[in-house]
Amino acid sequence: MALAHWRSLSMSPSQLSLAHVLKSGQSFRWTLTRLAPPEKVSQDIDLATEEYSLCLSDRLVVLRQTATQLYYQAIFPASSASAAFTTDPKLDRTTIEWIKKYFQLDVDLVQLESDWAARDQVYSKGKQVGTLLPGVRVLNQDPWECLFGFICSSNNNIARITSMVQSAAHHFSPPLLTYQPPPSSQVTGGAIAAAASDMTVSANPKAYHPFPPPSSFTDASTVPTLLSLGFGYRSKFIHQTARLLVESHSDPQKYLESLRALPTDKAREALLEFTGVGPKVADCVLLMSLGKKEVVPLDVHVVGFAERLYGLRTGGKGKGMTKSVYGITQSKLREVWGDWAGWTQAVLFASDLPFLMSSIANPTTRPIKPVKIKVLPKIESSESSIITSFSVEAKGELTLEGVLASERINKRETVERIGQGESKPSSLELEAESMGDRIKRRRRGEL
DNA sequence: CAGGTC
DNA sequence: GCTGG
Repeated sequence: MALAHWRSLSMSPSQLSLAHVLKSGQSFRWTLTRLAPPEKVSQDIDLATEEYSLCLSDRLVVLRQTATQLYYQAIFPASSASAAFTTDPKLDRTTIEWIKKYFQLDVDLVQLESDWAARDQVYSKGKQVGTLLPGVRVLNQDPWECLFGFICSSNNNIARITSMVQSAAHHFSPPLLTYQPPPSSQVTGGAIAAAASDMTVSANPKAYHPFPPPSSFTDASTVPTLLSLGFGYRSKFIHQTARLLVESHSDPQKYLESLRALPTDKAREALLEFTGVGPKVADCVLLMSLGKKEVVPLDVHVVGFAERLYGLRTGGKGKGMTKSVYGITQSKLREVWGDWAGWTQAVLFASDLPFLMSSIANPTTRPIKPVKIKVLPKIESSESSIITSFSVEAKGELTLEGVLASERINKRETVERIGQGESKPSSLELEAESMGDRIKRRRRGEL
């Protein structure tokens, strides 16, 4: 078993935060291990508190992150002739190249965020108030994995999607290797600490499985197996999608990759041919595995933003959300956010996840004085008509008051048109909400 | 109720 | 409407 062949890349957490992006519901495949505190901190890597690992077809990619560095190493099966740990410079180079592509490190996220803040008041407000997570970028995933994951995502939550995808890999693909993150203290020396297999001090080395190809799901036994694994009605979707892929294309994965070269609309059409793939799932695949950076998938969270933060009428989640409203809402958001709107969406989406927000939202040390923002009422379904007054105010002075004033205007118009009902504010809004409003809601029994 | 779809 | 974190 390999050990201690870390290399590192200079990396600011504002450009890439593993802790944020790998838990934000883009990829469902990463394994997270919390590291025990080292006995003594003798080098930078000892400061890392978590390790992340992903099993590729031939190796396990292992990552750790500190305030200044991204540490990486590849672990190969012991049977591989090229040694159990990678000293082979050629193999090492392929790992760093994979990392650069997967995390799209050629894209300057900090620059993008500065652009978004300059063009979108809602975004700049969130940046000022401190409710937007840093280091959230769009991953460039394997299209088949991405397609599989998001077929599983319908009417489902991130935790269960993750467990489903993991169990699929475990039951449909043989293990590549077993591995257990060594304690930091063992890592620091760079020595081999696990020479013998009788070193049973460690309890459970974990088996890592590559993600199974489409052909693994074409057998008739697939559906009952997936059902037994808890895939529910998605079992049939997976099987049918895999069959269509395998029957229509000699190299299914290469076919999916080829969609990258098509215009966005054509690529979306192709994806919609698969069972279990609707507009939302197709858009996720386009954005997160086919390089369509401008695509904004509209899920319940983003629909919530569109309504409450941007005053767009969408007709609510799922039901009532007609195809044309989906498209209009998308184009409006793309108008506000620009050519990288899909990336903007990723930041807002991640920042709205409660289990991630807790990592930066510390109620005792509020970044600014709480200000009053009223929450837009819930919008009842009704046909067509996006709020016409929707627009981004001209640049100029970008004071917080100005931002809030314009939001109040939006709110009033929405109330007049649509009437009563109230939606739960997201954590984004809660941060900038007055204590008074918070108490009011609590009295109503909502929190 | 959850990153919707048939 | 599947189903479990």
